[in-house]
Amino acid sequence: MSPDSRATLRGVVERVTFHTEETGYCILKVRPEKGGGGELVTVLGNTPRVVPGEEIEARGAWVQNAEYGRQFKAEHMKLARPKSLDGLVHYLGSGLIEGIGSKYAKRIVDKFGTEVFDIIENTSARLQEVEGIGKKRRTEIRDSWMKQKAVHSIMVFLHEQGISTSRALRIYKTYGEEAVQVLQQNPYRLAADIHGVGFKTADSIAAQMGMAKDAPPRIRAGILYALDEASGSGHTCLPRPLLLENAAKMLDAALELVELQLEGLLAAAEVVQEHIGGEERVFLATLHHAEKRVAMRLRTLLERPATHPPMDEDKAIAWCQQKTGLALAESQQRAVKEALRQRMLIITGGPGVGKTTIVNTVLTILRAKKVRTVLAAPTGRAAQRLGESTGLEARTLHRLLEYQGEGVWGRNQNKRLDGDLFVIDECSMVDTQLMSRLLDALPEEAHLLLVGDADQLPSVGAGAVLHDCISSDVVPVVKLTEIFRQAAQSRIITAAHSINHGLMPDLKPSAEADFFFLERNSGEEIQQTIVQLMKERLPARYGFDPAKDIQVLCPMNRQLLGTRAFNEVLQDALNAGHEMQFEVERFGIKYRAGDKVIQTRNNYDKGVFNGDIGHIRTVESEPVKITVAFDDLLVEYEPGELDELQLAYAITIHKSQGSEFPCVIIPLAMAQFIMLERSLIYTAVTRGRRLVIVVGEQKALGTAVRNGEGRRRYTGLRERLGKG
DNA sequence: GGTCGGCC
Repeated sequence: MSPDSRATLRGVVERVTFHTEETGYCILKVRPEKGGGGELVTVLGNTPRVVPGEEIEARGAWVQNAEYGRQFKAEHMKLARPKSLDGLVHYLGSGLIEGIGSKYAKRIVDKFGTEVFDIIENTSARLQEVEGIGKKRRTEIRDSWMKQKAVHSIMVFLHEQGISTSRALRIYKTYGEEAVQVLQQNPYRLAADIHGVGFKTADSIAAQMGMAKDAPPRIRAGILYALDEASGSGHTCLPRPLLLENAAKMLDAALELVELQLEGLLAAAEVVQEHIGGEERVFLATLHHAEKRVAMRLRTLLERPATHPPMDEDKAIAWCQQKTGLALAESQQRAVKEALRQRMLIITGGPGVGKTTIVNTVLTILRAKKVRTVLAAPTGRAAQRLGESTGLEARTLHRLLEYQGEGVWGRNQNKRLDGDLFVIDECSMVDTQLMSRLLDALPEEAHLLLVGDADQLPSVGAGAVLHDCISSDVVPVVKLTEIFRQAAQSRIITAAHSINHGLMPDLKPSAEADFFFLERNSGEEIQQTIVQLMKERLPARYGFDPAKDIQVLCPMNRQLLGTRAFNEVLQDALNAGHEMQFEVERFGIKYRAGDKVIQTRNNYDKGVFNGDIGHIRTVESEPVKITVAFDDLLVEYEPGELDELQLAYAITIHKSQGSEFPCVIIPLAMAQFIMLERSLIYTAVTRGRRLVIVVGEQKALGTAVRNGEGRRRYTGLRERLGKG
C-alpha cells in the first residue's frame, strides 16, 4: 500500500455483517461521521470484538471490490463506546452484555443516559431502579460488563505497544486477562509462547515498553535465542565461550552481564552446561534431554548380546541366495553376518555399494525364522522406496511412532512399539530429537539396524546422529566401499571418493569418462551452456531425453544459477507451449502438458511423496484439472492443489537426496559461496548413474571440496557414547 | 559473498 493511499475513517458501526473470533476478521457497515451523504460504507478489518453502536476510527485504504464495490480496508481500527443516546441503546442492546437485550437497553439508557457505564461499574445496585431488573440480573450485567472491559483494555494496551490486531488477538487468546501483566513483567515470554513471534519482535516490543538493554529478562531471552539459532543450523549445543560471544554481540551487551544471566538460566534449568570433550558446552534443556536419552538407550542396547534365533549363518546365506537368485559378494556376506550377530548395527556406504541387497538378505533370513520385522525411514519417499525394494510394509518414522502433531507421539516409553528387528533406512536424515523418540518407543528386546550414507547432507534438525554413532567407535559399523552398481573404473565413483577425502577430482577430459567438468566463468555462460547441453548436445551425443533422463541440480533456489531461474529458461527451451495449448498459471508459474514437475509434500491419498518427480500428461479446462504421470501412476490435481507441485527441470541438491538420475548437471559458481560444502557436492555427484557434468568455476568446486570440517556440528553424542 | 531442508 503506498503512503498516499492511506486514509482515516471515523463513524458509527451500524451493523456487524460478519465477525469471527477465530481471527478477528470482520465486515462492518459504518455510518461515516461527516460527508458521504450519510450513506453506509463497508469496512473490512480485524478486531477481537465489535458491537453495533460503537464509534470507530479506522486507518487504511479504499479498495475496489469487483463484487461489492468500494470498501474501506482497515489496517488498524480503534473502537470506542458510543456517546449518543441512540448509539448507547444500540450498543447495550446488541447482545454484548448478558442480561441486556434491546428492551432493557432502552429502559436503562432512558433512566441513566450517558452515565450508564459509571452506574454499572461503580453503583450497580442502582440498576434495580429499572423496572424488571432484580438482584440476580443486576449482578449478571455487572460481571459481564467487567469482563468485556478487561478484553477491551488489553487490546488497547497491546495496540499502544504497536502490536498489530491479529498479533494482539493471539496474545489475548494465549494469556487471557493476564496478558497485560505478562507483557509488563516479561515481554520475551511472547517469543516462547506465541507462534510467529520471535526474539526480534519481542525485543522491539520490549524496547517500546521501555525495557533497558541490560535488563535480565532481555539478556536471558537473548541467550536462549542464540542457542535456538544454533540449533537451527544443526548444533545441539554451543561451547560456552562461543555462546557468550554470540549472545553478547546480538544483544549489544557486556560479556560479564551475559555470563551472569547464563548462570541464572543454568540455575533455572532452562539450559544445561556440561564438561564434554575438554570444554564447557551449553545446551537448551530439550535438546540436552533428547541427546542424553539417545546415548542412554543406545548404550543399554549395546550392552546386550543379540537374541536372534540360533542359526548357521553360512547356510542361511546360501539358502537365501538360492531363494532370491541374488549372489552376494564377500563384503556383503560379512555385513549380513554382522547384522545377524549384533543387537545393533550401522550399515553405511555410498550409492551402489549394495545396502539394499544386504537389508533384503537379512530380512529374508530372519523372517524365515519368525522374527518380527519393522521397517521405517525419515521421509515419505525413502519409506516408499524401502517398501518397494523389500516387498514389505515400510512407514515414515512419524507414522510408525503415531505422531499426532503438536509434540504428541502415540508411541513412547509407556506405549512401546511391537517388533524384534527395526530397520531404519536413510539414517543420515534422522536428527537427535527424532532418534530419541524412536529409541524411547523401541521395545527393550528390540534389535536395531541403521542404514544410511554418512557422507550425504546432514539432517535438517539439530544433531549428527549417524556421524556421531559411527565416530564414537562403540557402535558396530559395517562401512561398505566396494561398488557393485557402476563399473569400477567409473569416474563418477572416483570423483565422489576424491571429494570425500577433500581432494579435487580428476578434471581432465576423456572421451570414455562419465564425469565431466566444463569450465565457464560467468553466470550467463554457465546458464547458456547448461541449456545447450540439455537441449542439444546430450540428446545428440548420448540419446538422453532432456525432460526424463537429465536432471539439473542446483545448490540454491535463488539467483541466476538457482532452480527458479533454470526452471524458467529450461521450460522455455524445452516446452515452450503454443497459442492453442491450454495452460494453468499459479503464483507466476505456468503449467503445461509435457512439463517436468516435483511433488513437494507427502500426499497419502494420492500416493505421491515429497520428492517424487513426474511429468504433466494433460492440462484440461472446465473444470481445470492437471494430470501428472509419476512412472505408471497417474495423479490428478485441482487448481487448489497446485501448491503441492513445482517445476522440476532443476531442483536443489537437498531435494535430490535419496534419488538417482541417468544424467546430472550441476551449475557451480562462487556466487553460491554460502552453500559450497563437501557433503553438498558429494550428494550431487552421487545422484548421477551414467553421466555427471559440473559446469562452472573451478575455484567454486575447489572451495566446496575443501570445506569439509568447516561446518562441523556441535553435539555431545559422540562423547556420551564413548566414555563417561 | 548470505542458504538449504524433514515429519504430522
